Amino acid sequence: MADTDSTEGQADGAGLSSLPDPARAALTFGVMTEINIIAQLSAAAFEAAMPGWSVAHFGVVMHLMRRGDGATPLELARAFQLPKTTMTHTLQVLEKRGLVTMQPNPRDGRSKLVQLTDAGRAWQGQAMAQVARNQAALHERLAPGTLQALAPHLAHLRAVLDAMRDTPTRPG
Amino acid sequence: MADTDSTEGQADGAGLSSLPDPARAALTFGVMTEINIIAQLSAAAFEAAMPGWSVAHFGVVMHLMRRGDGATPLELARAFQLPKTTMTHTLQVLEKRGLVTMQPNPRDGRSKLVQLTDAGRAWQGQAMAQVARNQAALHERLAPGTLQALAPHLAHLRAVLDAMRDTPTRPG
DNA sequence: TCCTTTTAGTTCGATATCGCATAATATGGT
DNA sequence: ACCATATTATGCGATATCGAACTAAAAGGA
Repeated sequence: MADTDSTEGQADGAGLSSLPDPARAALTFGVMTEINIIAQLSAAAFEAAMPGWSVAHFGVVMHLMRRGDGATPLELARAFQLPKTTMTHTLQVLEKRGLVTMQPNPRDGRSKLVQLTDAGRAWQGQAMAQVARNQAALHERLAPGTLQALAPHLAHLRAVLDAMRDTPTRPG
Repeated sequence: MADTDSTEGQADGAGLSSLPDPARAALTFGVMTEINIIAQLSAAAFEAAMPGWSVAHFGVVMHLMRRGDGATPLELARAFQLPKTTMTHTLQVLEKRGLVTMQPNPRDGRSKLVQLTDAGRAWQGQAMAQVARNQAALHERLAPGTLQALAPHLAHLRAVLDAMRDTPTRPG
């Protein structure tokens, strides 16, 4: 979590990594700040638009929709970088509400296959339409090129954090 | 929530907003994807580095540190774009653990003033040192200029979402 | 084959998140 | 002064998150 009014670390004109240490810390902290708030706001917006459902549900259903062929709980947990216990819980809710089924995985006796039901596909259509409405409103207000500018740098930052997951930095 | 392997909406060379509709949706979805995963990963990294503490605690303490003069719970909730009940809970934990005090607000009988204790300032120092270590590791691996490139666009996106909070788009 | 190690998933318990309802106080109009 | 309305914070209950411990099955080595 981070807040709004951090002392802004203004990028030096050359975009170099030669910022003085406190400025670099402020910049990093500010970026994480914004990312947390954006995640917070977008989750709240989704839940306001689709009462009773969360972005966790939406994400899983979208993933299954794209992959038509079903996925295991662990694959889903990894795709979202979530602990598997969290994914277990999310899937139990989706199953109880009839959007997915969970069958034994024929390839691996320990595993399961999560698949969308017809109700799941129908729900996806409605959720997607609602999200599209929100996105249209967003695009109306957003400066052109904002998302294009963000995408590659976010992907890089995510990849680096992902790689660092296995190399924790702990107190000396 | 969103996952990793979305069909990537590759930015058109001109960076215009004239993307075809499905590509625009994929781009938006992909950006939200990355943002959610980054928030997830950075929160997990903080909690691994400071066991027993969360980014929620860190954010509040940092905010109070910068403002030396204390803040009300509502100000804090707004700074982080969180519901006030969530902030009430976070502050109760911080108070119980001795990092902050909550006194009546002399300016407003309904309100309170949250202030750091000496223990809170000491904790902030330790947490900040730990975060700085993690940031150093991050900067070693990050392409130069990544954060500088992200900062202004994230701030803009956050501002737009913030403004949209009051103008919900609901099913017709 | 037997045994050790790894992997997939769940249960359980602790904590966090957050909507709804409520109490206390402030504000603004008359 | 009085009252209607808005604002600040909290209690409560439902749900979500996630680590630790566990079970079952697979993988790999002797």
